[in-house]
Amino acid sequence: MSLKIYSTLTRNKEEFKPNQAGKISMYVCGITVYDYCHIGHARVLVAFDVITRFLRARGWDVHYVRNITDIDDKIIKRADENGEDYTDLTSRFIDFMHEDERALGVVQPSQEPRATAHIKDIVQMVGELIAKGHAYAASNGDVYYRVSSFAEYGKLTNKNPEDLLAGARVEVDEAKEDPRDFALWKHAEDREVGWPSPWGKGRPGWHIECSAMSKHCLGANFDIHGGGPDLPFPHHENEIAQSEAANGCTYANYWMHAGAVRLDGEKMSKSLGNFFTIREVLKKYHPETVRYVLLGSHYRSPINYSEDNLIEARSGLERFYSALRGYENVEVVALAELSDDYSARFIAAMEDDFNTSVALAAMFDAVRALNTAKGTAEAQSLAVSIKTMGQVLGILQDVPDAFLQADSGEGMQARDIEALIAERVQAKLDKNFARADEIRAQLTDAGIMLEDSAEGTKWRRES
RNA sequence: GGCGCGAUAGCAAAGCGGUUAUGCACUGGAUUGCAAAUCCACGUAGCCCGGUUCGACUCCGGGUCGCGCCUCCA
Repeated sequence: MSLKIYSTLTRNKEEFKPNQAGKISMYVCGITVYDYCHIGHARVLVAFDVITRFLRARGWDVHYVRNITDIDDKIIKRADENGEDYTDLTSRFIDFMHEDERALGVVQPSQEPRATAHIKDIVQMVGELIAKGHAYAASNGDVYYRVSSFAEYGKLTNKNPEDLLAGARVEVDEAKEDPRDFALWKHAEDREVGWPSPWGKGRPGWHIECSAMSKHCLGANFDIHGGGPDLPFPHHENEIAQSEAANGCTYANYWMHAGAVRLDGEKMSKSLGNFFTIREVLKKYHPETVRYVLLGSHYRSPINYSEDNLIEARSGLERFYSALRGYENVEVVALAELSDDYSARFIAAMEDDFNTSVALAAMFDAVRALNTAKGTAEAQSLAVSIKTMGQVLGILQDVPDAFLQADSGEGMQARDIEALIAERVQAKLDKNFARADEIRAQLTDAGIMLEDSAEGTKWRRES
């Protein structure tokens, strides 16, 4: 069995070959911190979280780096609007981002470099690019990358440099030699935020940050570079141009991009303003429900965000958690210890470019088998298997009752529910079925579903 | 205009040249005091038009529609 990964560079699913046996170095473009993270960010966070969890579960030594862009035009603009120092703004939103990640159960990256902590690396790389003729200091104090000096420019996104030149949307700037050139270093006035450099006070351009930080953390050439759907051009294309020109070697071996999250058919984005923030959605839905929505489709497919999807996702998770009731004490084991057919299918699906949809299908089949075998040793071992696979996807780690009874808002209190259930149990013992049904009806109206079983009456909230 | 992606049953969503995806919803049955959960049964899905093939949802060509990137954006 071998790991296959779709690379944007070749537009093909490829067999993964690491630079170093057993090790994977991965860099993912993180977030520009001037606002709350939205569901589009959650998709990238969760996608690479699941990828990392799975690879580690398969024994790979994964070094996962995800940067934070903490200096940029929008950050400065927003801080100015708020009348605060930009570092106050960024540190606040970095905290919020970490809160959101924790809430979603996203495993922390191995390293989380921030642009402002790597100005030295950036300045050095800009210097190297100038020295090699790939960049130039312009009359306005900016330093630009000379796109014409990099013959392979456009190879990631299949752009023809000539078309770019003719493109109407490329900003024409007097100081540039060529409209395609992009800023590596942006001039700053004395009163503005900036750092000293051989070209005067300034701040880094967006693209050079990632080239410099990835090199610092992972070296000039590493295995996987990932990011969101809007990053291949120009960001990743520019990273390749910078890094390969400066380092003289291939930059990343595999390029992975998550699919977009849409809202009413349009891409969710900060610039369009059509986004739902992670914390907003988590007020109403369990974090695993959000993850499940994201996992239900392949990580590269576009998905539509809607309340209906969330509700359906919760229903799907209810099936898992209903099956897991009674197996609360089951301990998750190492993925490699599982030997059933379902986990074999799960692993095969995940090895095939992280096909979470097929992986979930295998888990659902395991649920059916568990329900059929309930109470037996086989069921016990299936529960272990399901929870273990769930852990790789970052779901099914809650206590079943906690998930099924989670109160999303102003629902009836658990204490009141249990009091009514106790009364109903007595009514049933007294064969007073009229009263028992009355209580059930009352609870049903309140969105509480009862389930009588040999072990007593269980309840859950309706989704 | 350039580059790229997609179109699957009521909804969501995968794989696959011929054999059940899966989940949600629906219907019937079993079970239940009644329910719920669960199990069993049930869907002749694959945008349109051609072609290749013994056989295509799956490959090829054309078309239609939708979407993304080409400007900051995950």
